Amino acid sequence: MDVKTICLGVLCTREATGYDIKKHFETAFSHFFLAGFGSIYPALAELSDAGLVTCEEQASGGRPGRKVYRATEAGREAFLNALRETEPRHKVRSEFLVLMYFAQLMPTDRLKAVLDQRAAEIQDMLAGVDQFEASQGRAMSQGERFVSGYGRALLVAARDYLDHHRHLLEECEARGCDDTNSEALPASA
Amino acid sequence: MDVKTICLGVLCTREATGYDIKKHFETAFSHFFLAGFGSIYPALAELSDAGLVTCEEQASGGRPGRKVYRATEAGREAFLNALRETEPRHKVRSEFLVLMYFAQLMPTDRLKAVLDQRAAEIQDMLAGVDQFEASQGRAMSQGERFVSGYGRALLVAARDYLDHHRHLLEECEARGCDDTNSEALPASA
DNA sequence: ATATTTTTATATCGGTCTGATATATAATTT
DNA sequence: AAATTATATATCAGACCGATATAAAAATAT
Repeated sequence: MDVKTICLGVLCTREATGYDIKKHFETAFSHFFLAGFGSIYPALAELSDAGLVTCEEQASGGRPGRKVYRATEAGREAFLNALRETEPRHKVRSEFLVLMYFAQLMPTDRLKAVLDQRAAEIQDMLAGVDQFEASQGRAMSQGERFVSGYGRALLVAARDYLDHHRHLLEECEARGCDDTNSEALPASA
Repeated sequence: MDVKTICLGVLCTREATGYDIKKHFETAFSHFFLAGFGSIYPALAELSDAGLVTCEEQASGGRPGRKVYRATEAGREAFLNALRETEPRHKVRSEFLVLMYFAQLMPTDRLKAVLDQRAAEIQDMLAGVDQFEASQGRAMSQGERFVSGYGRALLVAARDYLDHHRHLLEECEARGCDDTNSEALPASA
């Protein structure tokens, strides 16, 4: 299930430009799947070449014009097929947790700053989920409701875990975390 | 913070072969950062070229021999620097949630199968976290404890959310989904 | 009115990562 | 003795990410 297929899925529910699809990733999918223009535009070109979507271009001078894409019947079939056949994966790649894993090698100031920043990001994403639900109101599909609820539940769990356990890293006197941060600790043998 | 830097980090705590590092990703980092041989071996070669690690090769006939890597003093410095300067990201890419988003377009059998499979994966990962903690015992660093606890908390939250909310998707037949069934009864007259 | 900023909109590119594949020995199990 | 699993390195096409370039239209500020 690549970005191309997901673009096709979005185009099965609405007509859209590449820009619109990017917005969709940032709102509806924000907490579980992001894609950039560098993935979306090539994907749309390939879908168009394969006849799975149509492209209506509104020429405007010499510039590349606004392009509105729509799924074709073949495109709808292909997407339903993908839904049936894809082995769904679920991957997390967290540089944040890598840093926490190596917390003992970080100055305490830095550690606190990283934890604060992560807490703020989680709060922002929670606000984003709430805002998305509010903007959709009653018009949300079951799928949308389910994934929004999932996002909220996991974000709340992450927030709570950080709140309740960050002190374990910050108050570490036990190990080589002899901070007060002397840059000049030589490798004395 | 790329795979190369994380390999360097692992090599700051122990000597290891590429194969050992892969194992480390699969045990200690399993729920938040995975990397394959296709990332690890080129990374080690580059670290070696840059003088951040040493490589002791045990030649064995014509075949590529076992190679034990160790961080150099320059490597340690570079890693501490990376810990101080990296803006840590945290990314989720879930094809599973994409499928749930489009649940209405899937046959009910298929939907149930996907949910069951995801539940099983979560259970397996929880077992993996428990097993890792058991294998480390008292020797775990604060960082390891923190990230394991984080993993467990989030996996439990995901499991509970699925248990409590999957019926919202399943009780809604793929095509004839009139959302008259809700928490509250529509009409008991 | 005019200048500035934000939003809308497409596009490319180098570098990184993924997943599949190939190869081969050592250790363990059947 | 055979089969299987674990150890171990390596490559490569294709997918993806982040940065960058470009520019009109709309909204906001002065």
